[in-house]
Amino acid sequence: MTIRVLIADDQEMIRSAFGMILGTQPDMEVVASVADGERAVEQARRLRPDVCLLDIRMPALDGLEATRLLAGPGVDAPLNVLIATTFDLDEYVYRALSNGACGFLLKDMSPALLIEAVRAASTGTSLISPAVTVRLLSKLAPARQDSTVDRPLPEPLTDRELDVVKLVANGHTNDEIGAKLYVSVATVKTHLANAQRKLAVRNRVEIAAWAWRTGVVTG
Amino acid sequence: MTIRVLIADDQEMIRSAFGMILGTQPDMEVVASVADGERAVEQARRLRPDVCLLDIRMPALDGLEATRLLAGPGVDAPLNVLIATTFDLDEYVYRALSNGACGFLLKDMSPALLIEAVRAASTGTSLISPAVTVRLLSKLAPARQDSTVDRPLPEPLTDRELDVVKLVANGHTNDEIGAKLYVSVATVKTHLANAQRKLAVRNRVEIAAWAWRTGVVTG
DNA sequence: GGGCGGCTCCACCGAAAGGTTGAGGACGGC
DNA sequence: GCCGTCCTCAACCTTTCGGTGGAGCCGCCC
Repeated sequence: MTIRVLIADDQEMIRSAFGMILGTQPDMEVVASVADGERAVEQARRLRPDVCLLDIRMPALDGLEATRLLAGPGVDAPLNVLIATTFDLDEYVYRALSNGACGFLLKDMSPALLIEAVRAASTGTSLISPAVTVRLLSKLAPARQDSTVDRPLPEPLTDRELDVVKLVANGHTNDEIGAKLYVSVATVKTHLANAQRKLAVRNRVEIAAWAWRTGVVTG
Repeated sequence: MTIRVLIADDQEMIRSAFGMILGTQPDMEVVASVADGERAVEQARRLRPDVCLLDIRMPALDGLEATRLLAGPGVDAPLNVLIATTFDLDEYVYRALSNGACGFLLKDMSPALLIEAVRAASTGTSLISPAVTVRLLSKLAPARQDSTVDRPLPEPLTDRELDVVKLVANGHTNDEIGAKLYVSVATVKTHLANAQRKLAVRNRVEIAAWAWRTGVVTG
């Protein structure tokens, strides 16, 4: 199952570097190498590679716009697009991801990371350059930093407690939870009480709120 | 320049798996392998490895707390800590990073990614599991809400009902809600019962879930 | 004026959740 | 074997919710 890759970058040097790096992998093949966005879209549509590795800065059509055409909302049979750029700008990251890109790489990354990213992208999963991630995370969680640092001992939830918490967040009663987990209501209440203490909350709604906030449950 | 690694995980299987993966690299060496947090801290301080690979759930001292002791604010000569866990919880990510960890990995990652993460950590840079990153980013840039838009309710909520619903979603009891809105508990219960009927849900947790899902309240 | 919808409140009751204490079994580490 | 953690269950009690059926008040509109 060879991973077929399209490379689009206006710099000849970058194209060949990426090509050589990916060429070291027996299961990867560069099926096209182009220098501008229009050709990238054209070739991508024709060849339907497993991964499109696009630079942002390109003549004719930039990588972000090309991404939208290949993977954006409303496109049927979207392709897997990886954005690679020298410029670490939040604006680029947002636009890339909202245009359907499934990865965002900086060109100072290691070859191994590029390979990992391409492999991840080929299955539709994502990889974002560490530097980008960290910067974004620091924006996401600045408010929590202070409150978290002085917190004495964060007691992690056990598996079972987590099970109960999830079901609570889905609106189930203790009876229902007991039935679903094949335990008695007493057990459910025990787990719930422990989770409540560990999370430092007062009732099940706050438990549910925690679950939603932290992504334990979705929707 | 060998990268010296400490592994801490309560599961023997995981420790040996990590050890074997890292052992394939000529420039990496596992200098310690322990099963609980206290030993991790103790060995880390003594051996000063280039990277500490810590599980979160461990006896004696969990990985997050161990991280704080080894790399947290106020620690001089902090070590490079990588957190590895089965549980993809935002709460864990926040704490790990605010406690000084320079990476956050899920145990379902590929071996190549582990190696990359360790290599990144050894120089103090960061790597976070793709799945984590994507979820966090999707929160950061909520421009992608396309499917399952809640259709307008057959019976819309009144202003007052919405007030009550919001407070419910924030985890307040009926008493507290009454106090905040300067009405009696009876009134709160009336609004709540009406909202419950209109939203076709069974209890306040589901009301809260609706509020979170539709964005009536935010995290 | 009369009707209607929204907001307020009451009383009563059963159901559900919250809090506490205690206890037993399984499992793994020391 | 001992100890710690986790999972399990029980009994008891208080608090909170959920459900029902009322009621009065206000503003609006026909």
